[in-house]
Amino acid sequence: MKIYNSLSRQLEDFVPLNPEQVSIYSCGPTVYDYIHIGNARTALVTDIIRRYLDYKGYKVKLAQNLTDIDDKIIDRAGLLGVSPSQLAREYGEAFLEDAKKFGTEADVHPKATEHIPEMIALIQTLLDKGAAYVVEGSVYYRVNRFAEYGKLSHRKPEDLLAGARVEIDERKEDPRDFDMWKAVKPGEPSWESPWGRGRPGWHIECSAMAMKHLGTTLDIHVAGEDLQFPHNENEIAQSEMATGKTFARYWVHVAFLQIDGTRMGKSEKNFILLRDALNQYPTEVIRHYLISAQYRHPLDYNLTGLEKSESALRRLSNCLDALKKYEAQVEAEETTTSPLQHAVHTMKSQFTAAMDADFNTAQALGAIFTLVSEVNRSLTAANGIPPTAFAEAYHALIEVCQVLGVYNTDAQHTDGDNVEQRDHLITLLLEIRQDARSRKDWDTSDKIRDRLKQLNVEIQDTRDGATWKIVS
RNA sequence: GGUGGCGUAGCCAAGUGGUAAGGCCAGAGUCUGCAAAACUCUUAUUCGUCGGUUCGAUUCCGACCGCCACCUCCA
Repeated sequence: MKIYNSLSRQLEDFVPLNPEQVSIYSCGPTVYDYIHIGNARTALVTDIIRRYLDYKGYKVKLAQNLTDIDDKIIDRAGLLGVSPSQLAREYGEAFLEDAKKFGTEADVHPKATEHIPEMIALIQTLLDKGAAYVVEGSVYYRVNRFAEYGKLSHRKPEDLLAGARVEIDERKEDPRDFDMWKAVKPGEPSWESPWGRGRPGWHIECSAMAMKHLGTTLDIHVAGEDLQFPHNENEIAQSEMATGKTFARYWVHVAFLQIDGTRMGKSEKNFILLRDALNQYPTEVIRHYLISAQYRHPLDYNLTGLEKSESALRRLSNCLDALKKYEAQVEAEETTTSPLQHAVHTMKSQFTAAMDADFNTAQALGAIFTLVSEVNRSLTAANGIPPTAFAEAYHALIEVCQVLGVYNTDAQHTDGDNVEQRDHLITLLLEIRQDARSRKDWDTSDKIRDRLKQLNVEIQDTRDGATWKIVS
């Protein structure tokens, strides 16, 4: 299994530090607004890495943070006339709701404000090592003490200064130095520290929380490509200077989601909220769309793309619906090897090969749909294909679809107690319709079909009689 | 200015030094009372342009054109 590591700019074999448990850290959102679909792409890539590792038999611990104290939160709270902590709490909860609905929850969702002591300790360590200095109650990281600074973003010190559009803060020894602790300003939230009241800088929280929850060295660190510099670079500087150990072994950076060819970003104000998208399309459709391109390639977000995904997924679920009746078939004698069984094995190996190649979800989907075609062909022909082969295909497809999170197995029965009675009523209507059909009473037959369709029950007449399913 | 990336059919998107997965859309047909689903066939002699290396390049190298991103808070 290979992962593209931004650190080396190469595909590298993935070998976990501790084979018993793979650790993953994913940079989460600053909670001053609902998360947008771009944030969701990074969360989704993280989630699929986790699910795939799980599929491969690894135990995984995934931490995704919430930045709940930050300039933006303070500014937004001021505008809305609420306290920063209240604003952060509301959007933090909203983020967790969205993540749950989107299927991208982590094992731990640490919050910055709940890790102030860890951050202070880390800053103190860096001060003790001479890698930081205090100016008027703020603490800065001394970049030139870390010889490897720039190794992630592959920037040389002179490059960093040359085109820098950054305002020079005269109090810094070096323009590249960044704050780990910000001295309190009037009216802003603050915490007690050895250097006076203040609040943490952005970068220090990820270092402190990642190391607290995953240990000094973690396996995989995921973030949007915009965070590579300076955020991730600074995380490395802080953590490795403090511990003397590698902070993260594999750096995964997710390419940007675009709108009309340009980046979707909060500052561009062209973003689409995940929850709005989820109100328009099912989770699976959005997930399918976001993984229809490999994660290191930019992807343009638009409605026609989503409609394509919706159609593609309909093809997939039609196939699975047709296959479902074979679900319980157990393989008795595996003497016969039908072409379908061969196709199932091919799909599995192609799926694994694709995912092993830096999580190539687009290619993995190709393997899945190739099998879908083969299944449909077999279903149409149905000559001498053992039912167990269909069962195998069903289970194989369900399994890989769950790794990608593109098929909702609960879709057909979510309504709870009334489901059984509903099913009986539909069965009754189908019987009446069948009677009408045998009389060639097409008006009645079509009326039942049309009216049920209006109630989201779709009838299909097949060789073996009518089938029905709930559609949304 | 520095760094990185992208350009494959109408649209989206994989991919490989030996002659282009998959999805969507479209057209024709099969099945069907009709519909839906499914199946069959059709849709890139060609992978931005121009050179080079090679027996052979879309895939390697160079130049050029176009687009995007990072270097500043943003996943």
